Amino acid sequence: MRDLIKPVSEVLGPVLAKMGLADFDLESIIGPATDRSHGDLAIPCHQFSRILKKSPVAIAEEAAEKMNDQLKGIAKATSVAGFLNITAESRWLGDRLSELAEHPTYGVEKNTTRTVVVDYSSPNIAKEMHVGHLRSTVIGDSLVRILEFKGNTVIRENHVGDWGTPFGMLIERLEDLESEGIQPSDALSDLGIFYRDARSSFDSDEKFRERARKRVVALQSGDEATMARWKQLVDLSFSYFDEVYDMLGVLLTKDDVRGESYYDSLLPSVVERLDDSGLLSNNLGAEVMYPGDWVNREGNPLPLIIRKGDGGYNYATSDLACIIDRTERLGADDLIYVVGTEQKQHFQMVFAAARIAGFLHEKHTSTHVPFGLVLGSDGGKLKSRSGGAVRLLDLLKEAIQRASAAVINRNPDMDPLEIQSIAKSIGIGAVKYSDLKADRTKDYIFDWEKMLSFEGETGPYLQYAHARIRSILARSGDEASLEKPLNYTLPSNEEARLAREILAFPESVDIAASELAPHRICKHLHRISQAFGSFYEHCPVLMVDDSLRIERMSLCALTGDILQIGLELLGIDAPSRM
RNA sequence: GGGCGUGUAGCAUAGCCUGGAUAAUGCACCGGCCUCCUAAGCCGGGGACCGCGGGUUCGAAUCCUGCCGCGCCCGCCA
Repeated sequence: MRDLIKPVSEVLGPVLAKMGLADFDLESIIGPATDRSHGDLAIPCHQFSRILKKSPVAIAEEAAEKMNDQLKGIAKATSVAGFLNITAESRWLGDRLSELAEHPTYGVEKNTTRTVVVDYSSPNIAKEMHVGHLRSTVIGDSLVRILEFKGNTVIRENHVGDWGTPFGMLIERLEDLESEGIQPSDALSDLGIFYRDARSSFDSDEKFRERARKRVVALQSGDEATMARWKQLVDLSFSYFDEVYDMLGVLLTKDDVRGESYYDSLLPSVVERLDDSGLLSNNLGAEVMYPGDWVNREGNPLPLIIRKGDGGYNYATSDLACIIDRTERLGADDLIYVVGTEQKQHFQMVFAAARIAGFLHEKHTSTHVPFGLVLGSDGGKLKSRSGGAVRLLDLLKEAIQRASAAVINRNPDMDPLEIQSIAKSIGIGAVKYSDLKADRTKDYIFDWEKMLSFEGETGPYLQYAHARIRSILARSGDEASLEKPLNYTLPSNEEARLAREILAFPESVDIAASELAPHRICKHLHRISQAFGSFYEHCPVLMVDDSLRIERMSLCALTGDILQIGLELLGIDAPSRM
């Protein structure tokens, strides 16, 4: 209810001044009421007690009394237990609602117009996508949508692992399979098995290991046959990734891919620039930087290794090249990395190094957006190579299949194609919502039942609220009449509650954008859906007369639109039927 | 050992940055509601020393501090 703060403080300021309480920062003393039943805003008066030598109760009472005349048409002031409570009038709420309905983005201002690069998803070539990629992909995609909606120019970057020493063994494995008569497309049909077998040959077979080493050298030097093999690995992996992305419904495309291999050629120049600035020092033959006060286990300064003793490079160098590329080539202002918590210190060091080296200037921001682990039901980390890991593709398929069963159960006569489409929206929505709804820094336990249950605080609950709204509007037969703006009178508690939740939507988007926290939108959409659920049960829409019917239809349309937009910001579909 | 994060009803979480009232939500549990716009829903109920101890404050889940539990990081790996 932030819109109420301004008109209230205009009245509150002079009233407090008259009472002998000048020079208060009104913004900081007015807050939302803890309990909605007390009002929309609250000003605790206990802090004034000492100054005025009066009880908080008396102060709150006096202020409420003095404010009420001037607040007429806006809100009503009351006092309880030393709290000055402000409750918006329905008329004021209705006017704000009209404004919001007319606003092109429902009150969300496009007022942060920076160029933002969001680095997310980042699967590895020739390696299975697993639940860890789910989190980065889903969270990153939502952040892209939110930041874009706020007016930023957002560039998506999928930093895939398509380079480095593992490719020696992967290419050799591909060679071996082909000599056994197995086509590359079949060899890579199950990436989990392919990677595992390559790994085990590498670990157990000395000759294979030697071939892999030579192959890495050939790859680095651009050997034609090797590059062709590499390209096969990359292309076949991408077609697999695309299948996953398509099923997930994320914005990422092939154009967003910029792998390790792209930065590889830029690495020497990174070293050169650091060296020219005199930032490199030699540590046991390696070129290193000391970007901060980090120490290792022995208490010695922790170096950021720029070039290894053998002349090779580490991730840190590649990440620096990446920063240069994004700020200088793409013109990025803000760099966002949606990468697991375990890499926190790595990013801190890289960012610090980039600042020192002048790759990041004053105007740039660089933010690591960490997320917690996905745990198994035993509380242990869910690993991709441990054999029992859940393939992302299987997970998504099962989600859709379960949703499909539920849709058929409810709509036995529905067209199969529509069932399929709705089941996809619901199943994927359920998975995404469960990943987004909590503070992303926390770990969560992967639970099929919870993820796919369609009850409670879930994606389907929000989708259901939206579908009911569309259903009402479709039945009304006069959706066109909704075009004209009208006055909202909000006669019932349920309508006023719904109005309040709708009006608070822009604020939750703003918070989500500034905190890079999609769960703030999840929580708010759930509140809106709850308010709508209550409205739906208590306020008949189509069977009331004239003006009330129009008002309620309009309220439905507004709620539906906001749920749709909100879900879109999370990357979740909003089907019209369920 | 050092650094970072986390701890809130039986379970899963929100709130913590920016301190205010009976700590919010979902699952599970108990009791109501489908001749009426989709019951994937709605209404009501029980259930919490907000990890523990100090401190600051008129007031602490929230800020400071010390412990304890759990996790992650501290590679010439990626």
